[in-house]
Amino acid sequence: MTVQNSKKATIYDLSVLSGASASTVSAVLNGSWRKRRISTETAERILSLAKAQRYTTNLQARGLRSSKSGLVGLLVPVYDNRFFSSMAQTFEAQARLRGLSPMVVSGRRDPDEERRTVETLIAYSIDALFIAGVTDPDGVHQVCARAGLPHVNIDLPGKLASSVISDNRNGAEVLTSAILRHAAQGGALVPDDVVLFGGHDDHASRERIAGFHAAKDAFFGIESQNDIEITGYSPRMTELAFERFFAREGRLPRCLFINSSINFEGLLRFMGRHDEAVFANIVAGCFDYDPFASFLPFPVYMAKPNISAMLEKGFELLEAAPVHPVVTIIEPQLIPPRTALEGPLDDIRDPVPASRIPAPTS
Amino acid sequence: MTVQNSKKATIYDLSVLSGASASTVSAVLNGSWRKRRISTETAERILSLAKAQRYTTNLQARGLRSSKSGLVGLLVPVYDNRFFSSMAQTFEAQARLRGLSPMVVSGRRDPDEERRTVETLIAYSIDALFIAGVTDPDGVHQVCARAGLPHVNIDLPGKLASSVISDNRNGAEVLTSAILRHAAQGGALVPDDVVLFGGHDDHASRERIAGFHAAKDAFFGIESQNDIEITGYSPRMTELAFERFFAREGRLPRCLFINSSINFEGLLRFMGRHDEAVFANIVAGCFDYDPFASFLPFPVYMAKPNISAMLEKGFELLEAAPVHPVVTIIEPQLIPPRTALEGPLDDIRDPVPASRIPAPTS
DNA sequence: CATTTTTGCACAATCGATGGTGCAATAACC
DNA sequence: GGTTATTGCACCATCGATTGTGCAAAAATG
Repeated sequence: MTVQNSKKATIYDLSVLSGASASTVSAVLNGSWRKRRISTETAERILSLAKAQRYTTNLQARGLRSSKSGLVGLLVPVYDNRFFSSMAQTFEAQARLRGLSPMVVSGRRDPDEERRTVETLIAYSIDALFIAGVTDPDGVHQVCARAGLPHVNIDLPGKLASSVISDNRNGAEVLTSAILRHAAQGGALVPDDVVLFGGHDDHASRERIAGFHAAKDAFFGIESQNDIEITGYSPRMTELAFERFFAREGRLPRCLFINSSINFEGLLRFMGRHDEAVFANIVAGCFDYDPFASFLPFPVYMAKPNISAMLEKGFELLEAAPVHPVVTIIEPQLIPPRTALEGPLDDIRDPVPASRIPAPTS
Repeated sequence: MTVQNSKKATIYDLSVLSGASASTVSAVLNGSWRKRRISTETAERILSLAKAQRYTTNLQARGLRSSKSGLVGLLVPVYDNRFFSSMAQTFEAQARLRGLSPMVVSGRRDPDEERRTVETLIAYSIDALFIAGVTDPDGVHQVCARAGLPHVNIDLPGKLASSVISDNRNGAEVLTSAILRHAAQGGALVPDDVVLFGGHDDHASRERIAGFHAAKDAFFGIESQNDIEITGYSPRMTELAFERFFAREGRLPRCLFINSSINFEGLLRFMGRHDEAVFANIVAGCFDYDPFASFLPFPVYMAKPNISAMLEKGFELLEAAPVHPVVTIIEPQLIPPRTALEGPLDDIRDPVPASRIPAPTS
């Protein structure tokens, strides 16, 4: 039954109610009161008053005054795949652990949109930005640099800012070896049976292609070629690439390296248009992890980037603020087929019902 | 080669540079200048100056003054499944269309965390909140109500605030009919072959259970019972429910209704521990859509909530601000097995490479 | 030409918090 | 008991925008 009239309480309200000045109230509420030699009595009085009045700090006002905001941004291309949504989830948890408020936005792989989006974040005075999966890292970097905004690249190489990236080269090599070994059990392979789909002219793709070739060349003992179908990060283009291949060869390659889960969705579309028999004998490797993909009707190996380690390292880099850009490489994890890993979902505590519940009386 | 010293330009800087007063500059920059009878000349002069100086509005200052922020929140339980991540993606697009900045946060199905998270959003003076998939809608509602924050429930029923929900009842009925029909092709079914896994004591689950029973009862002509395995929204609990069932019956039910993709992940974990033969003869229905799930080794029917329509309606409700809470019901879509729908990913314009690219010279 | 109207803008208060500075009252000290 | 230190807090400028109000100068009107 505390006093509760519609509007939100401010430090001035508490100031009047407590008889203390606004600056005293402010100091008490933001924790700087010891430094300001406010007596414990006064502090406690104000704190209990604040609780009674349900005071909460107006973060826009604080942010304006201190030219900070407590916001950290994460820029991703899109949310709706397991890699980036899982990154968003982990990012949120890690940001909150550090007392920051996460703000996740997508740039949709459009350089203009990426820049505009970041500019909006800057207009809200965000304190730092994590940049993941953008088309134009340097453009974004410039926007950040102009605003003096600390930022790190995640899973992107950066000459201009520090970066944390997956070991695409080695991860792809390990992944390729795994699918080659698996496929070889089904009969002798030839180089033409092993094809990479997806990717782009970006650092990650180039590294993955290099790893793919390294493993393949080692396996066959020759230098392979004409085995890369570039599609960009587009399900549609990937689907078309599969259709082209299929029209040309009358079958899929026995051994598929798929550059990312987004490209994998292109394969799904292809699957939707073709008989299951087409996929009876293939083995796939995908650089990304999706639990449902792991249980498809053919063996799917995946390389799961260590998102949590990448973000953790990203926060460290922001705190350390090295003078020169630093690149940190983090190993992805090879996930064998039919594996459902635990994830952020498992941390949530969902009440476990004691018993079955009846259906409603319709 | 415009003047560009490190710090950000403010209206005062532009005021000095332009010879106009700060209020004039402000009016020009926020578009209210016609109303304030600023001459077009002056406006243009200031606008070009602003461009040259790369002026951007400090949104914290604006927000403080106008006690708005341009932020809209979306509260989800978790991001990392296709339903909520797709919702986040759609939400972001729709918010931006309306000139708002989306802020997506997760409450992790913890009533306390939900409230705290919303309080943080309120502290940033968000303008409106979309509430999706929370455990304690009424608790969140109270927090919003106290702050005078407009809000709508998405896919949640609400007596206290307006809601947009999927037609869980009918969607489940249609979904159940579909899997029954499919499974019946594999031989005569008995009621015990048809079981629902997942869910909770919440509105959506109750409705889905009702729809499930309606379809099942109509199919068999009797009232069925003992066919619901409640697990909460937890992969772990769902896995255990499958293990229990399997230990008891020595097989899975031929016809599975899975309450959500989160519960489906529980089935995946079960799958990881059992031979493929266990799944040879089953048909699944899942209330949620995930493209990868659609291509599992057994037929999977899905009911895809119409996220975009729900959010659209949510924005309408916020604008209309009806005096009494309104509930809008939106039909989900039945998705047959082996279907890879297009999604937000397809809107992004990813440059299509002209040709194959070479691997890097390692 | 005198008066009213309109145009074009400047002034100043304000949003809610922060933090440097100053100043009484009390305590400590010789 | 007089002087210096310390304690405890209030005052006030400030962050960058918004907006109600006021007032000259120019234009319109009779």
